[in-house]
Amino acid sequence: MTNSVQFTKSIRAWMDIFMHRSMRGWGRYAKSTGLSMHQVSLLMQLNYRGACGMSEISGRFDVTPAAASQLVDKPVQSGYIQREEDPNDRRAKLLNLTDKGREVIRQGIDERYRWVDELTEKLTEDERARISEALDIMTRAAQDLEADPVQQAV
Amino acid sequence: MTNSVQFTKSIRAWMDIFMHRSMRGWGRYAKSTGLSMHQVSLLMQLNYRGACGMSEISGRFDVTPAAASQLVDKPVQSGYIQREEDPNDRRAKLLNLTDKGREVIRQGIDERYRWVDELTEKLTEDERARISEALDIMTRAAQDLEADPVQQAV
DNA sequence: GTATAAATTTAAGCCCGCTTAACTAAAAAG
DNA sequence: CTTTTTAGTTAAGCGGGCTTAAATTTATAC
Repeated sequence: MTNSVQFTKSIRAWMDIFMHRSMRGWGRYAKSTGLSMHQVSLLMQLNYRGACGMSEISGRFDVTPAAASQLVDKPVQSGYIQREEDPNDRRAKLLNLTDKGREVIRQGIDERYRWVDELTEKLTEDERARISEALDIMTRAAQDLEADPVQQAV
Repeated sequence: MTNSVQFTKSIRAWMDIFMHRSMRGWGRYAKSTGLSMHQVSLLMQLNYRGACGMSEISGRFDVTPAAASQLVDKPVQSGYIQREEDPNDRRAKLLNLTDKGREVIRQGIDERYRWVDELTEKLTEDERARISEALDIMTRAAQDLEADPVQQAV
């Protein structure tokens, strides 16, 4: 039982410092791109989940098609996203990251990881090995949890 | 070297799933309070850093005094914050959380930790012990890093 | 004590992101 | 082939959050 309490304390301490630091970095990065939070998220989604149409965006962000259209406008004008006709359905559009868009995302990811890279340098080989093992256990547990048909509270 | 690469992979995998999950929870919570992100942050700050005046808020959030005044209005009207005269300087105001404010913050913190509590249940005693140790190492390293006079890039 | 500075609020205006409503164009249905 | 449905855009309007400017009250300086 003491073990469980200790675990809770440890993970909460880590969460606090990690979240604080991550949010700071994310905010700075979003501001540096000149895009809104949502627009940066949009680029991220295109990067991780691949090209898609407007209605898909509208659904993912839970906004009206009109809002989605406007959301996409600026990144298109700034050259981060290419909006072209879907050859299979000429009503629809296909959104793709441009090279410039991919580059700005890469920078965001780098910024996000830079801090932990600095952290890595502070650790010994042995510490890294043990932390690596521990994180893998947690990642696996987290994935299990996501996959579970969790009974949601009312 | 292989060790370092493995470490990087592990921590990034964990970061990805952890951040994703945390942001979802935070967004839902903020929405449930009926306050804006900034207003929730304001309550959090009052909770963690204690009572303060308007100019302090203005500084922390990097907005004009006018904006700070407006930021505080809604949480005051909703009964989360008490705005009273500073007895030492009758020009100034003192912002304090009300019981209701503290309660809503407590719920936010609970929500934030609920997921990792579920995670905890998926682990064995031995796994918890090892993870706890690993996280403590990282937390300490992170604190060192924060304390360092890091040379900022131009 | 009078003048100046500081803490805060109020008002007016701007920008942004969202919504609804009206519109265009293409696909699907009949 | 006409009608209906689907994908997306444009325009107008609303609300939120910020800013500057002006006003109010209290402390500080001389």
